Amino acid sequence: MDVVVFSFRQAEGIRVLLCKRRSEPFKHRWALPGGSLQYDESLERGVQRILESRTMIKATYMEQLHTFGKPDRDPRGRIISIAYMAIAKPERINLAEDESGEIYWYNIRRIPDLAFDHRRIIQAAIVKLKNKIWNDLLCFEMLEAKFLFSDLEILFNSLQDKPVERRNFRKKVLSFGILEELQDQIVGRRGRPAIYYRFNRTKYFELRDRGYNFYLPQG
Amino acid sequence: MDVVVFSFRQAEGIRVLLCKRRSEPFKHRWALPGGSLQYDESLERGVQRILESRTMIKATYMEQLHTFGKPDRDPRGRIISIAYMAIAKPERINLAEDESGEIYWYNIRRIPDLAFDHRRIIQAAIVKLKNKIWNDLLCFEMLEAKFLFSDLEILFNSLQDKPVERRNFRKKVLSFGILEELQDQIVGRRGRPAIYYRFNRTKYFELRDRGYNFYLPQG
DNA sequence: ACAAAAGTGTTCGATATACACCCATGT
DNA sequence: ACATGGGTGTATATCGAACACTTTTGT
Repeated sequence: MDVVVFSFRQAEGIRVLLCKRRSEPFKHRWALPGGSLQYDESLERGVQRILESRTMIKATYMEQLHTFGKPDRDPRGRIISIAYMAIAKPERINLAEDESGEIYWYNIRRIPDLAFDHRRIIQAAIVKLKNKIWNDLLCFEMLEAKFLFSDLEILFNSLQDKPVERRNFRKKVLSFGILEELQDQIVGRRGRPAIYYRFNRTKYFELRDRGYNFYLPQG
Repeated sequence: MDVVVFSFRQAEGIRVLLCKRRSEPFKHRWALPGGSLQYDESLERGVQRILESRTMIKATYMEQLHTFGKPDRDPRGRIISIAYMAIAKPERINLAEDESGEIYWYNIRRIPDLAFDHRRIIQAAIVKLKNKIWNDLLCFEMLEAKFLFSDLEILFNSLQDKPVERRNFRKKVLSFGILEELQDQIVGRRGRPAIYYRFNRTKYFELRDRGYNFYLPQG
C-alpha cells in the first residue's frame, strides 16, 4: 500500500510527504510512504499503521485513491499497490527541516524523480484532491480549526492557474452558511486585520445529507 | 477481482449481470462475475478475461471502481477484491432467458441476496454510474449506435426518482452539439415516429479535452 | 504619508426552471 | 375518431462573471 499525504500552509502551499528509500530497488530515491498490508488488518488501518510507523504523522482524513497494478510497475515482481490519499493538518508538520533528511514535504509543483510509478500515483491524487476540494469542500480538512479567508483563497489558487475572483469566491462560500465568523482578529501584520473563521462541520453534514450542492464555480 | 457489468434497454431498464455460484462458499447464491488475477496480466486484461470466460460477454467500457478489503469479507480467509465497473451494449445480451440459468441480468432495483459483500459493491457501482452519466455523459456508452431521445430519457429516469423535464432535457443535451440527427425514423409503432440520433464521439472528446462541462442539471 | 492586506456591491448575461399544447402516426 | 408517443417555445428566476474602490492597520 502507498499513501499520498497532502498538507497545506499559506506560506508553503500544498505539499506531499515523501520518504527516501533505504533499500533496493531505487535505493536513495524519494518515494511515497508505503508498506505491506498485514493479514488481518483493514485497508484503512494498514495505511494508518504504515504511515505512522514510517513518518510519525497521523492523517486527519483518508480515502482510497486507486489500485495500481501494471505487471511491470515493480522490478521485484508482481506487486499491486492499493493507493490512498490522505490529509494531515499543518500542526503535525514538525519533522524534516530540509531535503537532506529521510522525510520531506515537497511542494506539489516541485516533485523530484520518484521510485516506481509513484509520480503517476501522485498525479492521480492531485486530480482527486482538486475535485474533492471544488465539489465537496475538502479544503476545510486542510486548514486549521481557525483560519483566514485568505488561507482559503490561497489554497484554491495553489490548485489552478487562474486565481479565484475574491469577491465572488467569498460571496459563494459564505452563502453555504457553514462558516462561523469569530471575534478574534489576526494582529501583528501589516494591512487591515483579517477575521478568523471556523468551519461548522455539523451544518455541513446536514446540508450534504439533504443533497445540497457545494460546487464552487470558476474552477 | 469482481466486475459489475451494467446494461440498458428501454424495455428492461438498467440491469446488472450476476452469476450463480457453483461452489462453496455461498454455493447456489447469486454473485458478481469474479475470479483471480494471473501473475502477469494487467488489471484490465484480468477483468476482461474473467468476464468473458465466465459469461461470454464483452464489455464496451470499463473502469476501476474500488478495492474492497475488509478482513472478514470472505469466509475463506483474507481475500481482497479489486472491483471494476463495466458496461455492455444491449446487443450483446442474448443469453440467460430467466432466473433459472447460471447467468442473469437483474434490474438494479431488484437485486437478490448476494454472496460476500457483493451487494455493497453493486451499490458503490451504481453511485459511480450515476455520477458518470450525469457529469461525463457515460449514458452514450449504454445505448446502441442509433438511439431515440426517449431511450436517453428513460435511461436517465431509471437512475432517479423524479423524471427529467423533457423539453429542458432535450434542449440541454442538444446544446452540447454532440448528437447527429439521422434521416431514419422508427416505424411500426403507435404514435408520432421518433427520430434516430447518433453520438459523435469525436466531437465529444474534442470538447472534453478543452475542458467543456457536460454537467446535466435537474439531477 | 504610504504601503500592504482585507473587505465590499452592482450590473450583465447565461442558464436552469417551470409550464401546456400540437404533431404524426397506428389502430 | 381516438389513442399513443414525439416533439416544441417562452417567460421568469437564479446564479455565475466581470469589474475597482474603500477600509484598517503597521511602518
